Amino acid sequence: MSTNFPNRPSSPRLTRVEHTTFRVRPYDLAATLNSGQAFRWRPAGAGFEGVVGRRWTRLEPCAEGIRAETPAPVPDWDWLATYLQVGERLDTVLASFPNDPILADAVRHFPGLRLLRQDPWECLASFILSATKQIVQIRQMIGLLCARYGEPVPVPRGHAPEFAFPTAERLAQCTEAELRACKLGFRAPSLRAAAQSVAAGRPNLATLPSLELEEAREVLMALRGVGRKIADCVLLFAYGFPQAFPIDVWIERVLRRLYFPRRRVTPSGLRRFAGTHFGPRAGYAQQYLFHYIRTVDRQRSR
DNA sequence: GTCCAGGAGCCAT
DNA sequence: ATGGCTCATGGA
Repeated sequence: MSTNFPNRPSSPRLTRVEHTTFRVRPYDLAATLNSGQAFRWRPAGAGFEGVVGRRWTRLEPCAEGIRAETPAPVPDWDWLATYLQVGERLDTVLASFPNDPILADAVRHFPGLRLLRQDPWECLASFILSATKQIVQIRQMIGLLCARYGEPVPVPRGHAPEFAFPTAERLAQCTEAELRACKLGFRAPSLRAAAQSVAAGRPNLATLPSLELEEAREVLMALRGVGRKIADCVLLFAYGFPQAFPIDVWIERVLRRLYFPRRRVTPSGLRRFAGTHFGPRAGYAQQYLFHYIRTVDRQRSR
């Protein structure tokens, strides 16, 4: 990774923007940012704009890998390297997959699709909102929450205001009506309760990495509105538990129609299959299958 | 108008 | 254990 500080104090468009280039390949930025694991990225020019933690960030594919910029001084880029998981050896991940023509086809379509490593609270809150919602609507709910209850973050000169994801402490102060006004519907009480619990340190989200997968899952599922699926999303997308395998309606569709056509399999049967068939990095396989069924094979599958 | 969305919780079998 | 119902809201 090489870091450059722009020597152009009179930049016409941006002021005090810092940038860097991550040497990482392959990395399919579009597939990664659009595969339903994060909800705050939007296309802009040849790249994407979004907020990571308290930093507005712009990402763009380049020959070396990914070019990134942020409009404020940064002591280092570890926060973004971790978020993007640029140190992940994708060849090692793929080598752990079973010899499986379905999964192989998914990988062939998106050879640079990766898992992010997100902030636990933002990830937990986002997926509490995800219940029976389309991704575009999840983005809308989160957008409203950020604009109303998130702290403003530095943006380039002339750029519209951007906001951090609201903290658990801030959302804990919201009334249910205020949250419903962000179009949360029946998810409002769940988010409010989770915010109050997390703000009070029950649970302390920082302690979950020291737990085993099953223990961490139990902790998350103790929160109202957090079942097996949402817990597994947080365990995979925020904590990086490699065996967490969220099964939503799309993954269930993949498993039933492509892996078990003309056979009756119970939900627990599907979980057992997924837990053994896809190997030690099953969560990664899940992400390939999810994006594959939602893009390449969408019409045929629904 | 009808069906469905990165579900969860509750209740009746 | 399993199946059905309800919870909001808006896209397709």
